[in-house]
Amino acid sequence: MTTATKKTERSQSSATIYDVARVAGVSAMTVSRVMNGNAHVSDITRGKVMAAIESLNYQVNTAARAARVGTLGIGLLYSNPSSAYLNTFLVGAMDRCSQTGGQLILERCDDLRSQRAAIAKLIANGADGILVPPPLCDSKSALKQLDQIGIPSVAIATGRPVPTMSAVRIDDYAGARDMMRYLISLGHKDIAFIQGDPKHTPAQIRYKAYMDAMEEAGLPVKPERVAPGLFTYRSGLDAARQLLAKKSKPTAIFAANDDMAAGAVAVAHGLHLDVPKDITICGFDDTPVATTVWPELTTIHQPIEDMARAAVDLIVELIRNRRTGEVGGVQHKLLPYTLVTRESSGAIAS
Amino acid sequence: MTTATKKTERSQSSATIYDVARVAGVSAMTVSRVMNGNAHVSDITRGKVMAAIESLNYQVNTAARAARVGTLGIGLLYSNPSSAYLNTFLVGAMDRCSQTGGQLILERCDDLRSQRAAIAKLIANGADGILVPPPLCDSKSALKQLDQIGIPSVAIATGRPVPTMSAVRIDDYAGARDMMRYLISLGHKDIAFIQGDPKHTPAQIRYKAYMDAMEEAGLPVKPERVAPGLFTYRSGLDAARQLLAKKSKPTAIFAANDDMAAGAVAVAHGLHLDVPKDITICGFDDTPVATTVWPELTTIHQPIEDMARAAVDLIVELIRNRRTGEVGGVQHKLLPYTLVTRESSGAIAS
DNA sequence: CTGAAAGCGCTTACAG
DNA sequence: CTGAAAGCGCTTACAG
Repeated sequence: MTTATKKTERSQSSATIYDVARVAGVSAMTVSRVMNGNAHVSDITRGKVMAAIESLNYQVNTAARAARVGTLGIGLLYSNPSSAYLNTFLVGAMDRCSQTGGQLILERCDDLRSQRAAIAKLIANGADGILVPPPLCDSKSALKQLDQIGIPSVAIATGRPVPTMSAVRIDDYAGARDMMRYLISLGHKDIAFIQGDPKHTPAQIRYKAYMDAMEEAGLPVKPERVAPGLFTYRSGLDAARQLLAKKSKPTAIFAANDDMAAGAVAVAHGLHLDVPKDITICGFDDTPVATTVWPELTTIHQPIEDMARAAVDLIVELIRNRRTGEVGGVQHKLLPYTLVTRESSGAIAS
Repeated sequence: MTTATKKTERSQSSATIYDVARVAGVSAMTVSRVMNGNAHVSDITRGKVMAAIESLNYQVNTAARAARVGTLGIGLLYSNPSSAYLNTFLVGAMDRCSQTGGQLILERCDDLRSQRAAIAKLIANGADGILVPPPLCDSKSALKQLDQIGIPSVAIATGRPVPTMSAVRIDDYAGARDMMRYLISLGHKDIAFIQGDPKHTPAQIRYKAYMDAMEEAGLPVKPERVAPGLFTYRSGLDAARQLLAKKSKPTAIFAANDDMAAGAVAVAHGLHLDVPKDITICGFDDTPVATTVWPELTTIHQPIEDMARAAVDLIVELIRNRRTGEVGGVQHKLLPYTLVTRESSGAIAS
């Protein structure tokens, strides 16, 4: 068994670049060029190499490549996001890393003061590029520092991408607007909103979408129907208490994220309100809490895992371009979201 | 800047094995032997090499090593643990991986039927060893499969480690017992318990500690003071409703984990009970939820990040030993836990 | 107990 | 546009 297992260990493909070269009838160098998307290869040669790669099911040995060009260090500067978010993000990021040969390097940085130190530490630990998930992607000082240092970086899930930095995100405005249109289609007219942390750009944008959608439908927004929040469960609790304190209650609450929506559900239950019969409550993001609470939340699914994969691919490309001296242009990727309807929303009782 | 940064990138140490060899006055081979803990090196030579390593601040180039011996693939077979748990675990595991050159490979496996397939996939994807966090570490069939395949594995946070597999854990019994002694020292005599998922060994052990501690203190345990749970928030909600339904209420509830304790706090608040004035509620694990709810939970801190680091070190050692043909013995590491007192517990009103 | 040589699979100058 | 040669930093047989 000991020897038998050995064979299987390195995946299916144990073909090397030389095998590909032989099959394609070219040199290993040329195969390397094709693998790395080098432009100076004729189409006909490229075709032969591609065919050989496919037939041999060749995959680069990332370890050997790393030995030559250095490890591809991918820094992740995280800062107290919800653990579910980071978690999902990591699963997606690691998945791509193990294929591209990237080494993820984590660094936590809670307050603004430690930002500079955290970035420096990441670089000292071998990061060749930095991934910036929320909420740091909205920190002007963080972006400025990254820009000054001149290290490739990718912002993730920022509501308002800047032209100087690559970003991967969803269309928060369209997502929140779709949720509102859905609620309105259910017959809701008196819809309350729980805002997210005002420092986060998606919070601002989701709020604007709420306001615009109300106006679009010709629905008035009473100031007392909007409660501030901070994206936390606790703030959702507080906001919902405020929204549901008076006699006249909204028929639906749209919270700017799931954690706050979960808090709102808890408050509703505390007031013996049935969800969704007495009140509809919706969230945003589709994090695990959305399916943990009861009833499960209607929400907008944000494809965090895919966003992480896309971000890794992007940063790898930027790092490679930088090493080869190519002008790696800034890229903005917009991934699709989905409206997920579950049990927490219902048509208004007429 | 472009060139200046290059220098800093690869951390401080850019010394190679040859630099060390030169300084120590030996061959690179000997340095390699020392680095890998090979026994056939004289103490005096080893000393010279060690000194050179230290003075040059040498660190092996894991990429170069991987090019020679193959990547160190570390599989992580996870199965729907709380996202906070996985998250913390990943942070610790990745930290060690980036230093030891390990490549973490994730694979999710929810039901027992897919276990065999998940393990096979992990191996096909290059895993040379497998980390088994809860609850899979308590699955007999999983352990049996791993044993049959003969791949190095480490169980994490199992309550009852088996002699054939390495494990990293805390002393669940002592932790739960300490919590009970603490509650009793506060004057509580009528202490209820919310059990964890009976399939998880730590749940069984924490329950036993509760029973033993009650007996040790000469306190009677009424059957209605013990409610079943599944380690989830929802099950904590149900269990607490059951425990607090009657007139005669316990003065303290000890839940077998934080999620259930959080649920119990929500129920207490729903019944207008003040925590901890009217009732003390404690958890176990010290996951993020413990400091998310209000009041923050008194709990037993389980050092998940350190346990992950220890598990990575252990599996790396096992994989290395296996490759060199050494008999890598099974190791069981016990890490220290801590009783963390916060606002959810208080002395009984007399 | 210690070392000289070869090689891991890939990529980087250097030619043509 | 394409290739022969050298080398990334380390470790594996093979000698002594």
